[in-house]
Amino acid sequence: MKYDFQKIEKKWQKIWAKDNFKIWHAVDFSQKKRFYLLDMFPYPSGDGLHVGHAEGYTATDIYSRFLRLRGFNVLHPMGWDAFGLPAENFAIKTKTHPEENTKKSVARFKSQMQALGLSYDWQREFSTTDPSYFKFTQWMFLEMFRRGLVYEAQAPINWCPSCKTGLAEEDLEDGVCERCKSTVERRPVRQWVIRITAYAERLLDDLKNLDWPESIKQMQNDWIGRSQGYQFHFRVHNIAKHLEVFTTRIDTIYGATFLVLAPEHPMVKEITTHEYSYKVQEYARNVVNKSDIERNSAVEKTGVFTGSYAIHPITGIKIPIWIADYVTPDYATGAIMGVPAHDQRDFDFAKKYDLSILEVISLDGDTHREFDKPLEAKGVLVNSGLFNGLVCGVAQEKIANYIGAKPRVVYKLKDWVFARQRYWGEPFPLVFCEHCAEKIRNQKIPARRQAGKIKKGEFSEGELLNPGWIEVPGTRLPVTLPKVKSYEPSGTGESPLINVLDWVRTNCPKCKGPARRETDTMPQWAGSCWYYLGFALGNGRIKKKDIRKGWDIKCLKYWHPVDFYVGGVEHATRHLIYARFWHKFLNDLGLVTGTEPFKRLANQGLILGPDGEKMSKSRGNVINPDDVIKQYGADALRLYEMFMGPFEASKPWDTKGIIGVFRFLNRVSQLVAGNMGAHKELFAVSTDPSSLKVAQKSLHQTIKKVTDDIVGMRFNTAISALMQCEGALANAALRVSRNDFIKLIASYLVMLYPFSPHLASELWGYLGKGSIETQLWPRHNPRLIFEDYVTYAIQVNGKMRHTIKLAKSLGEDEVIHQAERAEQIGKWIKGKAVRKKIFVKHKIVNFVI
RNA sequence: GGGCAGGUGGCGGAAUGGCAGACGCGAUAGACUCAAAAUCUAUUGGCCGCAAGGUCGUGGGGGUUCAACUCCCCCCCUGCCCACCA
Repeated sequence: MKYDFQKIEKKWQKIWAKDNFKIWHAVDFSQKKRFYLLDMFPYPSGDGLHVGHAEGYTATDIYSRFLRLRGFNVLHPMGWDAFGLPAENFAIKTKTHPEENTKKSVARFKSQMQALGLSYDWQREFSTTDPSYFKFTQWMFLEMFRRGLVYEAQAPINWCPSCKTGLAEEDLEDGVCERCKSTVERRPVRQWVIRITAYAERLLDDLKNLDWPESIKQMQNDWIGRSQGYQFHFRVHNIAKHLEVFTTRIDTIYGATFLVLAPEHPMVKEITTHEYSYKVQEYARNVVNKSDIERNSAVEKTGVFTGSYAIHPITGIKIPIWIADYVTPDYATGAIMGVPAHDQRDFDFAKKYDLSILEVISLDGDTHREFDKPLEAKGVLVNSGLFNGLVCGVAQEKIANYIGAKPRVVYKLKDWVFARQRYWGEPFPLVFCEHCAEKIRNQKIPARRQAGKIKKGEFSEGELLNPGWIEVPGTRLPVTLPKVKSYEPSGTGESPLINVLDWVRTNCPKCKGPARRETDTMPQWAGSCWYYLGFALGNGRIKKKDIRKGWDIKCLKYWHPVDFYVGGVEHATRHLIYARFWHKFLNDLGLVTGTEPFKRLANQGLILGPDGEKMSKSRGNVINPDDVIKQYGADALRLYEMFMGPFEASKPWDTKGIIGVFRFLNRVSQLVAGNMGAHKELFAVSTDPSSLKVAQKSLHQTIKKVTDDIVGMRFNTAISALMQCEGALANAALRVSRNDFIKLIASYLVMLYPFSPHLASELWGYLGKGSIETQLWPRHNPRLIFEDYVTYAIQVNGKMRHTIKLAKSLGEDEVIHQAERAEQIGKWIKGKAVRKKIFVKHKIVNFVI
């Protein structure tokens, strides 16, 4: 009996595809228990699906099919995160519209997914580039805008002087332009920024209750980076100005022997004395032009003196004010007090520029005259006047009170630069109106606190905050992209849209006067912030013209939350923070249920090339799933990817390894098709009750193991159990009656079905009853697994010397007695004093001599 | 520099205090075959031994325990993420 996987897989894929894959459609408001199982949707690249995609998608497919057999109403959707740079760059190269190549890539991805037998609810498929979808993205942006969560800022971007364009971080390769290899400069460009930091505290706090891998939670925790400290100021000598600094170690204040400002600090100019101004300006210009990568990889700290001094708030001593690139402008106040005795960075800086170093904290209360590295800031205060002898923690509060420092919490998380100077993204629903800008500036209209309905002539909080920028009303969404002739960047750092004059020129929705559209577009992250809600709504609702009518809160409530979310770890600190923020914002507006979108999260490990290196075209170690399917079939590919190792571990592809699971599928096929098909007369020639018992025991042990393993995402050991069980069933095949064999095989095939659905469906046909999808997942019967006998390991001094099989019912004394009597043990303990006998029920006896 | 995850046969891995190496690949031998492939059967951590059996063995060193791949301390190595965050 040949295992004709090509024929079988084609056949079942065709059957499943009926009525737009109706068999996998989730049902809104069904009485069944609901389960929302989501894959991170892909960016449909021109290269097609790779084996890494297949890994995650197979795992969730197994889980989905498993849950359906357990009676759940499963929502398992798929869609496309299709805005993005690769499509735009490809469009520039081929002079075609990005929409065209996106469509092609989507079609390819979809057919590859279907060739893998993935059971998605295709009825809910959409792309983030669909105007019907992104009108909601624009609407949500507007909601943020009108609540003052969006502001304009000059943010530095990476600028390629040769391509004359701004580049995203993703376009950089080690600080160099990916396309022309020229060194990237920093340039300040006007950008839209979302005040995500307003949610920092909640993003941090709510992390605790999520069923996510600890490592991801840790990454987010560090990314948000909460620091608690104090803020206070130093007066500047001879100038009526003061400088705010932030520190988490105010107890080291006596050790502050200099101040350092970021070169970008707004007060640098006023503070710098005439004598030093040339050097300071030159230095600052130099630093600002450096890219982040250059600045961060600087081996040695550099800086220059401003010529000014600050007055120490307690001692009144004059300390020099420097600027240096190791202080970052956008964290806390952008100015620090240098405590070189207790901080590595300040120490390095002080050593280099010969600044004084004063020890102020000491473990033992003594002071150490010489030290060649900073001292640990632990213990009691020394050289600290009034506060000498106090323990650090106590001193912090006292000093803060003494100088009137305010407690402050600072986050590393930065506001979200939410704009790209590119074509292929969601247009902003904003226009700029000079007339309205004037009006706002002149009338000094106070900002509205409430974001309620805005009356004619009034402005929203966002409009007041960003004078001249006027919202495109929700009823006029979506703002769609115009067709353009060239996708080349403008050359002035703006999006290609700036050249499409009939699109840019428009009328102000407020005053009807002339206005121009925003020509930046949203970053790729925008569309993925709420797509899980899009799937929950379904296309019927999304496609409604009226946004409010499409936004069915009851339906969102039914499908909330995503019970299980599976995808790559690379999204730990971007997509997964943005989406959490977005959900919290929608929740604040009462538009969604719950404060967290994703209840449980798992990350698949990377699949490496056969050489153990990351797969890449340049290395030539890429495995193409299409080739594997052609040679071994989708069922074998699925099974192999799950069998390779733990789901979350990265593991190398072994070209030969797939043969093992391929052979296994052949054996299963042979077992069922061979026995049920050709040789019916062979059954029950000589039935043997003990064979049935052995087979049942193996089957039920396997049911228990496979069930537990799927829930715990341990697919590799589940498959191993299925392999062993196949052997047991094959042994029993001709020693049990036809009826008993059918019963055994039926349960077995149901278990195989989530892993290798095509073959399991096909073989189900031999049993002659209905479709496998309508079966219930088997339950193990504990009585069939129960063993009367158990094998004890007998140890002497912890070393295994012998095993004996004994009745499970035997008590401790009897087991020990039997163990002592055994010949192989006798020779070890004879004539020795047995000091202790350890007995572990059903496991082990250990004699300590 | 910091954080996290790891280190077990020739290879992927299993076992999370109780018989280390399940399952699979590969290898060796045999069966089938004119032959090969495929398939099937047996063996397969190292060393000693004809065997029974013994002995060593989970990156290295120490510790806890009757018992450690598993728990604790120190060190080494690999991968990933973050990186001058005051």
